[in-house]
Formats: sequence, structure tokens, C-alpha cells
Amino acid sequence: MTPDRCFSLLLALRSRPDTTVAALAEDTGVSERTVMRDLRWLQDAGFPVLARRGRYGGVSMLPGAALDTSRLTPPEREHLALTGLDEDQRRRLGVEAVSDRARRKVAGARSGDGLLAVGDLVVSDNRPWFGRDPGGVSPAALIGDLRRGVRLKVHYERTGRPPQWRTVDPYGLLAKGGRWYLVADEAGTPRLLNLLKIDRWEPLRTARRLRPDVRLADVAAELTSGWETAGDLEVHLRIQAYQVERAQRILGSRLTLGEPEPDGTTPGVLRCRVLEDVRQILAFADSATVTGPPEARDHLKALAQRIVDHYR
Amino acid sequence: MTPDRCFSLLLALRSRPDTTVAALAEDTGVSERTVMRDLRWLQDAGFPVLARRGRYGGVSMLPGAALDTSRLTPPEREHLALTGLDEDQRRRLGVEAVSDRARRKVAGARSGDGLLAVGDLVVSDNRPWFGRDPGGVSPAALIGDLRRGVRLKVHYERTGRPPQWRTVDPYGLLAKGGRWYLVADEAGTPRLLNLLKIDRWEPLRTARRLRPDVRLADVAAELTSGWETAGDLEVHLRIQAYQVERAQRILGSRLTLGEPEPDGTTPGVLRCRVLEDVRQILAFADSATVTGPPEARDHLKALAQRIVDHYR
DNA sequence: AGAGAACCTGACAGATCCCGTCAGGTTTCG
DNA sequence: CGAAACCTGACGGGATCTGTCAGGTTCTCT
Repeated sequence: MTPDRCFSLLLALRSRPDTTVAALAEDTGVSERTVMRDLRWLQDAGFPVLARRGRYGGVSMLPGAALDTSRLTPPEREHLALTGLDEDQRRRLGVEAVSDRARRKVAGARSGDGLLAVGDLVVSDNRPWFGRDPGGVSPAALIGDLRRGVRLKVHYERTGRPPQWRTVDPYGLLAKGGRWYLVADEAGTPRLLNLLKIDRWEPLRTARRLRPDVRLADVAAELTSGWETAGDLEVHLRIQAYQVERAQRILGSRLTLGEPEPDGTTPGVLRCRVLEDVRQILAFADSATVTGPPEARDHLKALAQRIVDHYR
Repeated sequence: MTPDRCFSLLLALRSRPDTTVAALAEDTGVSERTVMRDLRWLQDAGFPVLARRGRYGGVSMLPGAALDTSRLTPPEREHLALTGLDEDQRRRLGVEAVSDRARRKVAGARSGDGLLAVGDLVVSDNRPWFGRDPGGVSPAALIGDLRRGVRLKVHYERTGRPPQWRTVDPYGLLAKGGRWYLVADEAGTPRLLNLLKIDRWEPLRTARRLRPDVRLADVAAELTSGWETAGDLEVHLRIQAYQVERAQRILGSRLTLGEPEPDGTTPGVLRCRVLEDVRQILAFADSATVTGPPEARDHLKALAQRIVDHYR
């Protein structure tokens, strides 16, 4: 890893909501293996880089990440500042934690700083979310305390009520449908807390207490299993730039928008209670295009065909 | 240069208002030569690092600098992003500027991106200023446009008047007595503009037009030569932490404070019109110590001796 | 269930470049 | 003038970085 490529990668990750190792290799002119090594380095250093394997997988920086190393936790700073120092130098500095590189020299082990890996604290399907800061608490800001594995106090606003402090044991974050949620147990009961409704939080000194043998993915699945059953359908679409503002007005908060793309369209996700709700998109004629799921495309096409037939 | 030492240096520079190459070498565990190479790299990459040669010299980050590479100018980003790319890769990216490293490979030359060096745009005596953000526009924010060598429009508040836009041709920045000034010509007339009184500025597309054979150091000297003659004396002192607030109240805006030090004192600079003004410091007895200039120390001692004699 | 798209890891040889040392230079202040 | 500070080039040795290769795991869609 060279410093210039380090910054280059950070800039690339920050400027795009999602990318792949292949694309980063293309941009930086090195092999994919090298990019993967670099990404590993960034993750070990504490940058909130998330990699997702599998179809539609890729690499991204958690939303809200600033290239500001002052956000790093003390062990992370030590990781940066102290790698390369020998035992004597570290003793003189009075630092007990062994840097990752020193440890690797001895045993080739991963970082032993007691922090949880970002990849273990975020669950999402590989459907792209959008890099633009969705408002509220940012995932990148929260991930620091999640990595420490501590209990949190969260200032949360339930719908229709004033915000209240709630103490939770977090499993991690869930990204779904363009939204971020904190997945946690509250007095042993699993909860999803929308980051939009968290205006601030505090870490407690107590370690988080999780139910035995229960993982983030399990809890997230358990809490979202009813979503499709409740008819919560996410329709993915692309909107021409000149119609975006109108779409926001008409579709309101059910529409979540991504970053404008070079081809002049803006991707978005429309939350529908039933399939029939896609009829609202008809108002945009061909300036909005449904891209998924297939049944939404088919239904929209069928509705349009009925209109055509009606005027024969 | 390794990435971890790169961040380590940035953090060290940011956390201390002033340091030396020797101290940085001690901290990072490498030789002074290596630290100097690293600092050169950081400067070439666009970080607002300033090195001052000579007695009381040292290295510092311009006040207000954030470790945010998005502040870098486009050529600076290219410098980071494109070093290591071969000609074909750069051609595919459509980038004309040759990266520093590619150029070094060919001819060992310095960066040819057309930007002025930070060291050529800042003049100060080596008396330490203080790293704490002094308020107003920050030097680190302004230095980016100064490096491009363009004319500026500055929103400036002259004493007793509402702020007005003024068009200036900048030579650079002056640090003196804990304050930062923009040194510029305004319609051919040299001016010092206190950064505290600039609330915003805009770069213009026009290149700056400077008087032939006139340099930053010349203009700064010309504009400040009357300061001592006008009796503007800067008295350096150290104040015990528990008296700092009282000192601020009594001495007001003539007192400029630095960062508290580990020994429990806070350094400061008191602007006096005449030497006799140091008498105000008597109020602090031994909880404030004058460190310079020598005549200020002598005079304060003499004043104290008179008081002692008076009570015999 | 299988295919394809995506990340992940270890090993190895070769190339690159980084580092420390050394020598000598310039600048600033008391 | 001396000391404290940064600056630069050259060189040899060693560290580490990179690309290649092989094989693995995960996720989604058909």
C-alpha cells in the first residue's frame, strides 16, 4: 500500500456510493489483489469500509464517513501511529496495546485491539442503498461505538411521541430499502430503530449483553420477516433529472432518492403497500422507469396497456 | 513513506501547534531524513504544512487545517490519484497533467502542477504563533486559493463600518503576534487584511497581478515596519491555568492566548503601546511570568523593586 | 441446483522503493 | 559567530509491495 493510493481509494470510496474491487483496480491501475490488500488495510485502520460478497456485491464507505482520522478510536489511532515501532519504543510511550503490524511480524495474526469488524456489524441485502447522507445519525458515526461492543443510550423519537432515552444492546446496523436501522435488544426484546429517528446517542461503559447464539443477521431477519407479508413492497425506479423535484412532491417521504447519475437519471426506491400502488408512477409517463421487481414492471405495463385499449 | 506514518504525521501536526523534525522523528521512530522526505511528500500533495528554517524554526500545520482531502485542489487530487499510472492509463482518463511521480521517474523534477508552494505564501518570524483557530477565516482554508495565484474578492469589515467586498491581488499570508493577515495589493496599494475581519472570500478567474520584483516578505516588512515605531510591543508571557480567565477579562483583546501546556501554564502575547504598559501584569504577581523581550522583563522587575522599596 | 458475480486468502518470486547514513548547504536568532 | 533549525543529493542494503496463481466462500437469479 502506498500513501497516494491510500488517499486515492478513500476519495474514490467517498465519491461513489458503491463500487467494486474491479472498478477500483481499474481506477488505480493496480491488480485486484492489491486493491483487496489495500481495502483490508483501510478496514484494519478503522475506516468504515464495507465489502459485500455475492451477486450485486461491492465495496462502499458507510454513509456519513468523513475522511477525518480524528474520528478514529484511540486504539485505531494507535494502530496508525505505532505500527513500525519496536517493543522498546512502545514501552517508552507507555502503550500497552500491540499494534497490528508488530503482531503480524510475530504471528501473522489479525488486529488484536478488541474491536469488532465493520463487516460483522452491518447487514444488508446487496440491493444498492444510496451514499447520500439520509439524515439523522449517520451509520459511519455510530459504527465506532458499535465496534467497541458496548451498550448504548439512544435518544429516539417514536412516531407521535416526544423523543425519549432508551437503553439498548446493539447487534449492529441494517441497511434495507435505502434506510438504515439500528438492530438491538431492549430489555431482551429485539427492536429496529430507524436512524432517522435517532437524534443522538451515548455509549455506556457496560459491555453489550446479547442473547446467546443470536446474531445480527438472525435478529434482522426476524424483525423484517413480516415486511413483505405486510405488503411493504419496494419498487426500484429511475427518474429523469428534470422530474425529480416533482416526484418528491407527489410521492413524498415514500420515495427515497439516490445520487444523480451521469446519464441524467436519478435512481430511487418507492415504498408501496400493495402492487397496485405503482399506478402513481403512471403520472410520469416515460420520464420514470421502473427497474424492479419484475412484477412491478409487469403490472405497470399492464396498467398502461389498459389505458391504450381504453382509447381504441 | 508508508500510509500509517503518513496519518501518524498528520495527526501529530494537527495535535500540536508547532513541532520540529527531530521531535517527529522521535515520535514516529524513523530518521530525521525520512521525516523530511515525508513532509516534502505531504507538502507536494497539498497539505498546508509549513516548515520554518532557523532558530526557533519548526514545522506546523496552518491553523484551521482539517484532515479532509476533499479540500485538495483538482491538481492535488490528481497528484494523489494518478501517481503510479503509466502514460496509457492517464491518456484513457483524459488527464493532461503529468503526475509528480511519473515526472520524477523521467527527470527527478518537482511537481509541475502550476501551484505555488505553501512555503512561498506564508511569512512569519519564528516566534511561535498558536495553533488554536484564531477565528474568522482560517489560513488553511485560504491557502488553497492563494496557491492558485488568482485574484480574490474579500468580504472585509473595516473598523466601524459594515463589511464590504474588496478586490485584491494577494502575495500571501503573514503570521505575526498570534494573528494572521492577508498581504495583498488593492489597486496597486499594499494592504494588510486581518483574517479576523474577513468573513468570506471568493477566488476570481483572473490571475493575480503583482508589482514587478516585489515579494511577500518585502510587502509584509513594508507594512509592518511602522509597528514597533508606533510602540507596538509584543510581550510574551506564561500564565498559570487558574488565572487565564481573569487575565482575559482584565487584558481583553490585547491578549492573545495559545494552547495550555502540560506544565499547567498557558502561553500568551500581550500587545502594549509602550513599555510602561507591562505594569498591568503586576496584578498577577507570580502567577504570570514575562518571558520576553528582555527589556519587558527588566522593566517589570524594576517596577516590582520600586514597590518593595516603597514599603521599607 | 447450478451459474455467474462478487469478495477472500495464502504462497511465492521478482521488482520496486524506502530507509538510514553521510556529507554538505541555507536560514534565523541571540 | 555559534547554535538551532530545515534542505538536498547520493548510495547501498533491506524491506515490502505487487502481480500471478490457485482455490475458497457468499449471494442472487433463473
